Amino acid sequence: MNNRESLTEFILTIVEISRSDAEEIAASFQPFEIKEKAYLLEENQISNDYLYLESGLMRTFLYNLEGEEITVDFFTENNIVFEVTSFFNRFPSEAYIQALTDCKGFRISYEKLNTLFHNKPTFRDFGRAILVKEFIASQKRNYGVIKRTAAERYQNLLITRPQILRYAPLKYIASYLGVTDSTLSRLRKNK
Amino acid sequence: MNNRESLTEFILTIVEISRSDAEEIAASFQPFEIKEKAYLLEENQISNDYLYLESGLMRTFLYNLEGEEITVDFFTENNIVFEVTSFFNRFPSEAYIQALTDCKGFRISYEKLNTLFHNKPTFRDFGRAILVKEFIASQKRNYGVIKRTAAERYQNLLITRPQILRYAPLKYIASYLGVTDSTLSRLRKNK
DNA sequence: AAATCCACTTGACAAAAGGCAAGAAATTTA
DNA sequence: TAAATTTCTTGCCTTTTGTCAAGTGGATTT
Repeated sequence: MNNRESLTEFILTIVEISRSDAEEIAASFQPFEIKEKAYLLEENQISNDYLYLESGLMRTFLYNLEGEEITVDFFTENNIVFEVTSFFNRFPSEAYIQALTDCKGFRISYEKLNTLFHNKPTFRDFGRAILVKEFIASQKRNYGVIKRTAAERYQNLLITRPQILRYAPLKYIASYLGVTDSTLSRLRKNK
Repeated sequence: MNNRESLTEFILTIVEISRSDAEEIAASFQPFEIKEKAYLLEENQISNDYLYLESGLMRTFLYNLEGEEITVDFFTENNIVFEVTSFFNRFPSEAYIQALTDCKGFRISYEKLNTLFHNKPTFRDFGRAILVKEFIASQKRNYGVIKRTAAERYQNLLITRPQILRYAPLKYIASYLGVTDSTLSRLRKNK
């Protein structure tokens, strides 16, 4: 059973607006569920989902030139899930978004998001704040990859996002951290 | 002498709008110049500049816990320069933005940008497209750091942004690539 | 011009991480 | 429940990168 109240609360943490405005934004999303291992987005599709993840774990991955699967991001509950290039630029996706556990939440389409973006000042602020938030997260991750050893990055993940380590297989975490399976296995052992 | 036409052209590459709309957006920016080694932003300031860089080279850097200076980004001509956290969230900056050469371009303040964001649909689309563009660039950089060796990252920089290698000292490039000065010196020698 | 400083290079060695392959453990399938 | 498949661990050795320290060359200062 979905609980739109959690989305309202989430919105209130993102922008400073009234509860009724947050409820109005939340009301424009529709309930959504996806099963473990299913795909929210596949390669070459144009993404049409901007998803508030109420519960569950998802990941984005793609194939590199060597044909290896690389997990580029994990999404945990109480976050917005979207593939920025495909969703906002309306390009065929290079990436997949997959549910790693059963997930539920609320989604909105590109068309509806765009209408609200142009017609509702509060939604506009919310949308921009989400982009800013995710952009900052990406920059922070960059910094972490550059300045920390694999062991430190693993420790950091362990502390800040333990759900990932609980539900994602080692190989996904390894490619996300930028190390081989063997190396991650050894890091994990020494802690 | 500043040339607002270059900003208009830049805007037209970012969003699909009419030339007169692009000119109207460009007209809301004001000419700006900054000398080599000067700071556009310093630690603890709240950034108020959203800058179109018409010519020159800039960098963002910060100090890590060990007190080392880390260059986290370079800005080359025909790009927007801003510090997302401080500018959009109105937080005191952790980062510095410094001109590495004499630079010129056009700037707009947060207040003015926000007014236009809410009142001009074309500006709104432009602003969002810039955020999306920079977010994608950050994600791409992440991917590059994770999946490429330092030698490959250097090669890539050499090909895609040669201006940086021409004007930035080795130590800035090294911390940007996530390697030590010694390692970068050796990489450069072997190529 | 001498002294100072800074950017960069280089050598010797150490640490971090990868590659590969074998095997153990866990999970899925038949 | 047995077989097959996938996931994870481990040993051995190689490659990549870091650390530290010395040294070169250029630019700037006095």
